[in-house]
Amino acid sequence: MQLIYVLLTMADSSHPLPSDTPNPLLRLENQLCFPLYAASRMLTKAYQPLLLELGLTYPQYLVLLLLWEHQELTVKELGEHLLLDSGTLTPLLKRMEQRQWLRRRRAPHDERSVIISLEPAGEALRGPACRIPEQLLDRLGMPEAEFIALRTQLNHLLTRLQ
Amino acid sequence: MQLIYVLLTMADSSHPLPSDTPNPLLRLENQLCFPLYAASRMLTKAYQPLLLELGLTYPQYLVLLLLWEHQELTVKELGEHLLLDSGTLTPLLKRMEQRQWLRRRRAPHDERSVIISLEPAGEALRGPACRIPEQLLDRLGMPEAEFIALRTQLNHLLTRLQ
DNA sequence: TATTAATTAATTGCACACAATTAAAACTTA
DNA sequence: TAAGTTTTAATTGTGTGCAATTAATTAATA
Repeated sequence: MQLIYVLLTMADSSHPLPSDTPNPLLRLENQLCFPLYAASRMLTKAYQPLLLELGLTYPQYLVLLLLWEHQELTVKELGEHLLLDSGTLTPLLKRMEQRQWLRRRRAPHDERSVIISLEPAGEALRGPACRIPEQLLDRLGMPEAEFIALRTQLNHLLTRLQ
Repeated sequence: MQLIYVLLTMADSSHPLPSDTPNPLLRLENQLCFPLYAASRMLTKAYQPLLLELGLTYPQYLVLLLLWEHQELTVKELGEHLLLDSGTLTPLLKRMEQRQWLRRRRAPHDERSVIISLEPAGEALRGPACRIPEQLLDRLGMPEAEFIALRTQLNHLLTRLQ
């Protein structure tokens, strides 16, 4: 497989393969994107039973992680951290506001911005949430070196993608 | 598990903790899940302009990758490969059927199963799609060793998650 | 064989994601 | 300062994902 990869990536692109030639690069198992896509969904699913006890979805959990660190953030700042736009965040944050986990208010000095801040009920979730990362690491049963190597490589990929 | 080791190795010392953040494992940057989640979305977004030329979404592209390999598959088999259930696949496949890329029919020997097979328009997408993996590799500008290492590690993670 | 269990898709309802557009506020600059 | 530009959220519309349920078919078994 690695040889094929080398050959194809080094091939002269002015002489493309005929379309009926089996192309190993088109095989699902040779893609990078698929294991990334699938592992992301499966890992989110692994969080599900733990988050369900707190009534949280996974992206809501990410928002809380940031708010536990920063107390308050604008929608724009949340979007920069999470790489999400207002089309995703606005309805998500409204649902979290209804649950009284956070508050949304316009910034007094700049009415364009909306400041998201923790409410007591949102603060209160931090205690029970503290155990989630450990529980997940246990469930993964992944060697630390592998965990850290993978996280590092994913962060590199993320840098390349921005 | 080995909590002390985990804490020491997973905390990112270039970003000192606020005094009121008791658990480094709760910081967004120390999670594995977030770069996985974000990189998956960003990589899908990188495919977008290439897929848009063919009128495809990313999961539709994955379905075609499998059909180009296997000619026909049941919904169940597609779901096993892609780790998706009928709740996702049925409407997705109906949209692809409307575009005449594929056909859905009940298996004659087992009326529970639905066989998905390529139509000419779906076959015809294979030629133009052939260049997508290479174009994406170019765009990533990722060393081949890193590409393969990351893919291998993601496949390991995927195995752990099943 | 009759009944029960298991399998397979489809359906329903909800929550993301995200492109594209809109609207309000703040900034720039002529 | 007036006009145009930029910034920030919200809105709209489409397409996933997925849990839970339903319905039809097949398999298992008493």
